[in-house]
Amino acid sequence: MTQIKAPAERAASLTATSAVSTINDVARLAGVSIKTVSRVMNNEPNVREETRAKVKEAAGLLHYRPNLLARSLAGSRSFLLCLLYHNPVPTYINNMHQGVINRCRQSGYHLLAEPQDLQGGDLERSIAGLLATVRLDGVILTPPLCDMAVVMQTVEAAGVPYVRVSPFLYPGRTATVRMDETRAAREATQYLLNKGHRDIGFIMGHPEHGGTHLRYQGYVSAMRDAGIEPRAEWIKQGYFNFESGVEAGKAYFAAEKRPTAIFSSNDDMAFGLMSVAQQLGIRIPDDISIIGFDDTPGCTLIWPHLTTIRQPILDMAYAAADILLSRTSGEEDGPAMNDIVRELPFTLIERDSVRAL
Amino acid sequence: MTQIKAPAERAASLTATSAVSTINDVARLAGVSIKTVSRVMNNEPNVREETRAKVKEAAGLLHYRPNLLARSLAGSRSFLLCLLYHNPVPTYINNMHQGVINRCRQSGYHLLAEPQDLQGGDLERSIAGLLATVRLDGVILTPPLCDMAVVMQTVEAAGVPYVRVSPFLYPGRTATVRMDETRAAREATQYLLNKGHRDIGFIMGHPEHGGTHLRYQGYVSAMRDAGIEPRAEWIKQGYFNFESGVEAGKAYFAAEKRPTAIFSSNDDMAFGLMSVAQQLGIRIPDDISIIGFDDTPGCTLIWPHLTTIRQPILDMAYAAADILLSRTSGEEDGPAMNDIVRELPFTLIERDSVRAL
DNA sequence: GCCAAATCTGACAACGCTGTCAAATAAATT
DNA sequence: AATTTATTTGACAGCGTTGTCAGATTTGGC
Repeated sequence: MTQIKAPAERAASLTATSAVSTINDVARLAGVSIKTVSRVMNNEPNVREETRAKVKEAAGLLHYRPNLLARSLAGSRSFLLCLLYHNPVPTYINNMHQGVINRCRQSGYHLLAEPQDLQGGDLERSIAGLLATVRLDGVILTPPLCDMAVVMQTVEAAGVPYVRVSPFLYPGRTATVRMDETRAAREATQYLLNKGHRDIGFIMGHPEHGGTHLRYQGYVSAMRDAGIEPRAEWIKQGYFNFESGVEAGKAYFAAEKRPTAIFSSNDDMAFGLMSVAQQLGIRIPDDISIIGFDDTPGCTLIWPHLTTIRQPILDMAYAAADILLSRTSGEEDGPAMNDIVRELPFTLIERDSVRAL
Repeated sequence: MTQIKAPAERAASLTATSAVSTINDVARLAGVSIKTVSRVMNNEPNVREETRAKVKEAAGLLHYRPNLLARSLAGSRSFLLCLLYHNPVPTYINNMHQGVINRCRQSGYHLLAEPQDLQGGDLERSIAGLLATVRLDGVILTPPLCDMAVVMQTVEAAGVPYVRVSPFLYPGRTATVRMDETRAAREATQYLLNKGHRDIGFIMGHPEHGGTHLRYQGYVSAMRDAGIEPRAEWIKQGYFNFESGVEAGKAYFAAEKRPTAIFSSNDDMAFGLMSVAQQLGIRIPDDISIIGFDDTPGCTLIWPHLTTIRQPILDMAYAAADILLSRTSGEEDGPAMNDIVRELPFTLIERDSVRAL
């Protein structure tokens, strides 16, 4: 009873200095045990309404915010999500990032961004280390990590729920957020076919990215549906970056007969391709039509504006975060993790880089 | 003595399953106290070399990784840095992000990315909440947050060391990483002057960004040095985004007499400007010369390639992280936080958007 | 070979919270 | 009114580490 005044005094100073107060301070001020404060802060049931109000008021007065680290150590949740990535396309990660963080905000979560080095070789060590070091409530895997067995194994071994964005291999292994890349690629190809193109080139993406194969399949199937067998000289290997687009362009334009249209597996390579065309005086779309994939900001910067497939990256990020967050927010009765597949729609964005033949 | 075998057995299974082991496991396996393990893991002195080796071996065998959360709770370090930002230019944040993370990696640190909503109004609540929720070893403030008194006060009240990147107001308030924006802007302007331009427009950046004023000063001083008093109709207000560049462009090109060159406070606005020019059939650089600021990837995508000032963002990120990390890595004898100013060099990147008159 | 000083090591109490479980209180039943 | 049952509450033991401090061991000086 004697020390009851202490926290009140401290409260006064706190409002001024905004120093941190602990659960103990709140408990004393409200005249309850710390466990009760804990219950209120976590919206647990079985607290009398009157008590709850009392605690809330005390907490408000003291500007109390539960310490994340302590919660995590004592309890079963860490309030931490992690985006594990290795991606050559900055805009992609950017959007993923932002989308996930947006959702985290709403749930009092925070995001750890962890780019991974693929070259270094010790991916497993790196990820296992991370997972041992900080307890995570969920991990989001983007391509190409989402298709790597080591990565999945490591995350699974740590018992951390995870979702894969646009995976290619091992379907049904865990929750998935995707876009129908094959169909998108097919529609892009069909768009070209509808415009009267027959000789259609295709620049493949990085071979380690699942999307690469999916998009390739889409291209091939659309071509075959149109009764055209894709020729080897139409298909170039790229790596999802500007430079590989340049290389592909050089190869195409050095050949005697070039395609009338080229479908690039992503925008950055299309930009590289366009840059070579520019240099060689090959006009787009007059001399050659080009279509990309991603709808990065550069599409409207480059001239002519690039026709492309828009990937709903932000929405995919939202979906991925939501899956993980709904897991941790109590409701245990959701569908099994590996049953979740969320497929988001793509859009073909018509701009100026394709002409009808 | 009887339970000594347990950890060894567990070790065997651990190598297989990669489950987490605690400091206790290591201590038992090495036959020392947990405190000694702690000392070894933290590279503290006063451990016999032999003991140290023994512990290290045990830790290696068990794949032991100290739990970050527990360390943070018990000790004085959290191994967490935070990038607080609100930025209209994604590439900027992207680079900051990546630079900081790179450095964090080397020191076993992790990065929390925390974009802030400026509209919502409750910036203080948001940041204070974050700081109360998770103990941070350091915060990095980018423009415009780095110039906001509330933000600094809040961080200071929490006693968290922080560094400001490219601040404008309150010099010397804390460690700073910067670039001489005024000089950069002056050189950009002088570059235009040297090419024979006299009527030089200037698109200002977002008024809440300190760099805006610095760059403006550089422009004005270069003009005056050349004996030219900048005219009001040459100067347009922008907001660092594409759209405001478009607006500025419309304004310039609607006027009877337009400048022969325009210096845009950043690339994105320059892109907007170029896009309007394109639409109006105004040729760059024949009819108008344009220079940007930032050197974003779009510069080599757009046609003609944009001459611009390169900001060493990645290096600034490194510097910022280094300042914070050197603080926490024991050495207390560094210079006072508010004495640190690291200034990095800019570069004028000459491309094709400016012509000599 | 003995004592002081330097060097190493370990017990134990935090850190701020949650989980478990038992005690206290209120409500419902007889 | 006496039980039984449901609802609220709190004590206490962790969670996995580091800090403090005292005890044990080694080293150096004579």
